[in-house]
Amino acid sequence: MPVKNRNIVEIFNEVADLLEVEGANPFRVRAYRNAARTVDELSGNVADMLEKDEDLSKLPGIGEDLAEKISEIVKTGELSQLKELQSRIPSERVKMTAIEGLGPKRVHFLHRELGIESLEDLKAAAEKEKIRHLSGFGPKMEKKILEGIEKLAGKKERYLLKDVEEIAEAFREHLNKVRGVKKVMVAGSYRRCRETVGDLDILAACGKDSKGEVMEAFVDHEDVVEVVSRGETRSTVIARGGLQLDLRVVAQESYGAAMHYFTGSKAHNIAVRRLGGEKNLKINEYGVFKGDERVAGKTEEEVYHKLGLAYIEPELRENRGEIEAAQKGGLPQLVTLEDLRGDLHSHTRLTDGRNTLEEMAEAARARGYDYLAVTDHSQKVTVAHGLDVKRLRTQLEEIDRFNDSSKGIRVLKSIEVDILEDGTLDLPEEVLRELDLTVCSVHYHQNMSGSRMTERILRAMDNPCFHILGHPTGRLIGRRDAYEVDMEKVLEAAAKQGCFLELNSQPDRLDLSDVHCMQAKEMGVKIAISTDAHSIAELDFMRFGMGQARRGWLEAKDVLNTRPWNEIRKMLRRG
DNA sequence: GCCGTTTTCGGCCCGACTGTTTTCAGTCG
Repeated sequence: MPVKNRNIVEIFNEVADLLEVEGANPFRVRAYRNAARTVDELSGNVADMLEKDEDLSKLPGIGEDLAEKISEIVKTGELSQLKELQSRIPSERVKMTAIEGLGPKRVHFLHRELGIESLEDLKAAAEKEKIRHLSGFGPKMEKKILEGIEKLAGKKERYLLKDVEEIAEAFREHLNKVRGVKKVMVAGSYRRCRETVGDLDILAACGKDSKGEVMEAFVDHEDVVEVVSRGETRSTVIARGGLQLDLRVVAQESYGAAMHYFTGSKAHNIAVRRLGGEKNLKINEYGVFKGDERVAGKTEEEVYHKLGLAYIEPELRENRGEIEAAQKGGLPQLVTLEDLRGDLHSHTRLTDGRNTLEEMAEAARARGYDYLAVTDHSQKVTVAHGLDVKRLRTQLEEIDRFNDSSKGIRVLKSIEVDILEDGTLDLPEEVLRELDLTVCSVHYHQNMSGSRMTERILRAMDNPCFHILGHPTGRLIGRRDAYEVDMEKVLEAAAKQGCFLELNSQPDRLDLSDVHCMQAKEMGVKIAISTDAHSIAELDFMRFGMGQARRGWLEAKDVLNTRPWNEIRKMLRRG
């Protein structure tokens, strides 16, 4: 079994965890985590790169030592350093650092003083009130530890954007109503449109005398079940459902700097601050400072400009080259919802959708679209009552009737046709030729090997009726891994054959990933941002796909459905 | 462990909150 990037990522992160509880140099720990992130965001396979004799130490955050370690992992499947660390440090000790208020130092100290090796030891020691007597600890800390152990069990790690949207909006509106509040925004990974968020970072700007009221309104919100900490400018609460929310209150003149700081990402902020340091500027959440003098901070634009950078959109702030691009004036002009002319993937009641063709089309028109592709399932998908040739033809007649009598929206004849196990399509070519376009997707036999899955998709692309590859990796965020397809080969084939890839906007799919979007752009493959809507309401999922597309640096020209239909029609003609 | 128009050492982002102290370390984001 060839070593995958994910194996390397996991090993490096585990080394970092273990080094941390051992009390190693924090910068050394960070080096392992940075390297893990670099590998995680590579579009290509590290094993292949080594095969081609590429120099891994050229990658950001990877020097000679870590390049050598990667090489060892690829060759042997493991890392001797990790084995050695594991033999010395029980993994249970790492788990303890997940407890609120317990970090590596305290875990290390508890082990040294009381021989605590596991959560069970820790619980027993706390219950026997052994911890409160240690220097630096006390009764409160002991209580916090016991509560922390309880919480650990039911803790959800990350939430889908869609699942936190409602609560984010509720808090935003609630705080906006407080007297003296000028602006409220939800920053953090939520603003950067990451696929999932761990918590919500809320930022409020207000006058000096209303700070207290804002904090009070925050911790008193009806959805708050616990106040973790409460200060004058910063508080943390847990909301119903376990989601953590942080509020920061700042003065208006610092709002831009605070927005920048609390939007992150951490890696982006570190890089920006380092750049500031080179220019003798100190950057914190209150502003940009030259000595004691504040030289910027009211807006984010100001902060960037002071550093000689163009404004960087939140979705790009991951330290993946955006700072260098901003220095050179080479940032992408990111695609926006307004650029979209239509949606190329939707379902109706004929299969597993909830609305009729007319209702879907009307809703698409109401959203300002010029066209909507109706792409019901094909016969293979029996659970969704997929269409055979006869039922599809009936639908095509219905579409003709609709288009003849309706103005302002065009329904495109299409289908989400299954890519069968052998790479053939689920309906005969003669009927597929009658359609305006096809979305071709894998639904069954998802757990074949990577090479067979890749072959299956490439065979499907050989079919001249193949246009768009639907939800290209099949992953369901937090529930099902992507199938092990070789994306580089798929993109190569798509570029060669004139096919397209979908970015499916369902909030639990968001399939393609941001990294693969970047790779597609680089290889000249255009992306269709589609909702796969199963109801009128789901047409609005486009905002999630758009966030992902923007994280993938896509511009309007990189996206298929920013074009009018007559232009797309020409692009769909295969050589 | 990485990195360098300050390059082989000595930095590595910066501040708030808590619980413990009585001026601060640890943790967190």
